[in-house]
Amino acid sequence: MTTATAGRPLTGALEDYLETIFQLVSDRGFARVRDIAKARNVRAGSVTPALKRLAEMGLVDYQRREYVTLTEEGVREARRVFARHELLTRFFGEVLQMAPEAAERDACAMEHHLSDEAMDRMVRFFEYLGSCQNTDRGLLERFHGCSLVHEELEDCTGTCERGHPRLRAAEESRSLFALRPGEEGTVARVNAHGAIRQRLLDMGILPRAEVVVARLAPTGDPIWIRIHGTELALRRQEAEAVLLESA
Amino acid sequence: MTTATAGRPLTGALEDYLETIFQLVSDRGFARVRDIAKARNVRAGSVTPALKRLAEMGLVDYQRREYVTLTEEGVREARRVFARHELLTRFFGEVLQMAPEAAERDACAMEHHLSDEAMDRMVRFFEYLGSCQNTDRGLLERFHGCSLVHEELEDCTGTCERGHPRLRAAEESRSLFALRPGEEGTVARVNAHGAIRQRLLDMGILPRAEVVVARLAPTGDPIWIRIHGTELALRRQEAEAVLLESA
DNA sequence: GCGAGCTGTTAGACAAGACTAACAACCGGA
DNA sequence: TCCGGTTGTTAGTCTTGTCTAACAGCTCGC
Repeated sequence: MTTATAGRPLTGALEDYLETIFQLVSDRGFARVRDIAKARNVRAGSVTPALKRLAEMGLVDYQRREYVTLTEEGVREARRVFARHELLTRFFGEVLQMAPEAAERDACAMEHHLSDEAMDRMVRFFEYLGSCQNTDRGLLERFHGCSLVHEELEDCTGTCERGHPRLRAAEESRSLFALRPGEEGTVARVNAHGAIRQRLLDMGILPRAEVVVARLAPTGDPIWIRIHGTELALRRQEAEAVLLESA
Repeated sequence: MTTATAGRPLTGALEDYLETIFQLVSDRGFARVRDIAKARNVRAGSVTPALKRLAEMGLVDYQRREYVTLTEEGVREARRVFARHELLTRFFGEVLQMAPEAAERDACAMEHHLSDEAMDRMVRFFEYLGSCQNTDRGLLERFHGCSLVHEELEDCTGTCERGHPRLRAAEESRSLFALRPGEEGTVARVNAHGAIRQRLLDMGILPRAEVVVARLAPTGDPIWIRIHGTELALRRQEAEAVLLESA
């Protein structure tokens, strides 16, 4: 997978060091231990041993007390990591509409784990968005403008642009709360925001997940469902937010 | 971020243990050290200390030599990780059309790094795909059928389904190779497959990246470009594969 | 030309997470 | 009942990656 320079493979942390050095060198022309430490938010004492390891692998030229530079191989490797970083940043930012800093942060965390294949496929997605302009120009715009991207929009009626059919309003689809014990359904969307939404997602209530109502409390308030073969209790407020596919 | 059960945060490896136990218990009703070791592809000797750490955090009930079970808190945490796993698997599989095993593998690697926000946004994307059926039903089908998803398709003329306008054929857009020193362009797509494509992507030649031709070898074969402020040499074959936006 | 202060290096500690090898506990069969 | 095989635990080792604290080198100002 990676170019496997010398025995041991490149770890995530070392990839970060490489990337940092690459950035520093291309931004200001040189990389000192201190800058690297600052950029990576580590102490200087942690940088030296990392540089030694990188030097051992032939990825950096490291002479005690001098500016650090990347070898040819090191540049190649850094560029590789950086490409993933960029791709993910763009995905989080442009597709998922996350704020730049959040997109950066997440890209940073995931860049070390994106396989070649996933990268390839993701690029194809961008290529598609760019190429099939006549049909799908506006695909992302529709998604961003209409769909559930904005916290404030309770549901999508009324604000969809470009005259495309509106999202089904909440009342058109049953909520999980309407099911009776034994009945099942498929989650269409989670009509809640903030903490409640996150809690539902964290429980595995995702679009297309299949749920069965197992039993109800007498009052109907805690409602037990089975999802992926395990049982789960939902409060009424939560169950009402889970909208099912109408089929 | 995480529920921060007891002092130390939950690491990626511990999340994996939790998830594994959760799966084992819901699949076959119990989890033994041996099963956990096998599932995680680790030796039994590594499992015990992990269980102790999880027990310390109040996430598992661990009695020496007995079946392992999750505490309520542990189930919550495991479900949370598992939801990310599922979401990513679906994204890689259904959206990016990766093979199930590859989707699983990548989901596994990234699930520990998906922020709440990115998860939320990704779910919105699925909700959108499911909800705006009338307009965008077929969005993914178009992407999958037409676009550059299939290795074999050189470019998309002729095979696009549903009568939507065809992708611009290669000859309609300039390739990077056609530029002269000093000229610049924006990458539209990388018209190559396999190793060459991957190498170009690894160098940061991604859709929408801006490139400037810096200089050419006399023969024109190595061609030096600047991208993100650093210089890069491309072979002719590579440069020809980089198609630019026509604007 | 000499000391103060900024840099960088080193050594020692620590935690996570894995491994191996030795040991302990259990269980079933002869 | 005892003996062998399976399973689990423990102890010791290793690597990665971080920290702190002590130390070394350079440079600039006086």
